[in-house]
Amino acid sequence: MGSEKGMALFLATFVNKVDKKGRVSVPATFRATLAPQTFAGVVAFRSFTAPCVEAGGIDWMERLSAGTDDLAAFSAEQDELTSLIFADSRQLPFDPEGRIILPEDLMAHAGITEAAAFVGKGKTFQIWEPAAAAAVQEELRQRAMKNRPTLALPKGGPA
Amino acid sequence: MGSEKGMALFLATFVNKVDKKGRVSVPATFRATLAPQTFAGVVAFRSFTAPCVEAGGIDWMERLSAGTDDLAAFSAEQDELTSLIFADSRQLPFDPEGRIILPEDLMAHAGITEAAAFVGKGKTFQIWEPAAAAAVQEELRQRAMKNRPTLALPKGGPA
DNA sequence: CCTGCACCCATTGACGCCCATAAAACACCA
DNA sequence: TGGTGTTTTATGGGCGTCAATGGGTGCAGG
Repeated sequence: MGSEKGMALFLATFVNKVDKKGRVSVPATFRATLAPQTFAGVVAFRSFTAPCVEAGGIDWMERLSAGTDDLAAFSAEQDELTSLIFADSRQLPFDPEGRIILPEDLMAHAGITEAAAFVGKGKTFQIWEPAAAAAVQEELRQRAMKNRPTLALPKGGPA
Repeated sequence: MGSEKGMALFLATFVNKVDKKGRVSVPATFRATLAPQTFAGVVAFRSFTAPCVEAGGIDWMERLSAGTDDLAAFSAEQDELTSLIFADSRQLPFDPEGRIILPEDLMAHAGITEAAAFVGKGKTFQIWEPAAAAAVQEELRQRAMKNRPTLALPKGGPA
């Protein structure tokens, strides 16, 4: 099993079924990258940029908290972000088989009914209605073929 | 073997068969350059510049992750890049014989059916349908003989 | 007593591991 | 230098294991 040290990335897209109880299996590879965390489960909240659920491990929340701490206390911006993120987020624990229960409002926000797409985003991931995820992905891909986006990389490594 | 100080590179082109299970042997020399990585396998995604599969080691992905971490969380730019890079990429682990399983959609995108060409690109490599790879190679070679491309090198090294 | 929700068990189908064979690169020796 | 034996690589197939899924059951709280 996964006792690697360096890698802790969420990669690829997996589509799993949602059963009548609202349970979904979190992909095994995602569970593996979540394994070292202190909370055995997923933290999730409704995205405010897309019809999907933002998700990650508990340490990611702590990182976000560190980010909002840098904003001025009582500023409108700080108030807004902390509400959007922390007030809306929940901890979804794994059951013994590695599934989580998707709350009603999260499913409604993403339009999820009978299947959910887990979309890897590196240090975090998103949960989508499968068809919507595919559509957005395809559109991004089309755009990329024209605009060839670039990314500045730290030097020294491979590629 | 294989613990040289200089970074190992992916060189040359190898054509291997794809069996009924979708398995392909990764060339032994490529496995050797991937050996020091934390994940025993390759990371691959559909190229958005050519009908082929882009591939490399996991540390290459981690480097890309470090790059996207410098972008603001929830920014459009960060969202697009992480989707493009991570959502479409897959971890393909080696089996005990050094083979990987090429997923259906990757094979479809590259037009691969019964054989795959592993094309070294230095710090990464590509996987092509053999005939397509040969055609593109030949065309590039023809063009190079006319245009005579040049390459500036960092100074201080050998040659 | 009824409704959840958390744990347990059963099924299945894919994938990972093992073997066995074959072909090729290499080393060694006459 | 050519032949021969050995090691590594490539390939094919069978089988066990685990992940994904569905359903049942017991405990807790209202």
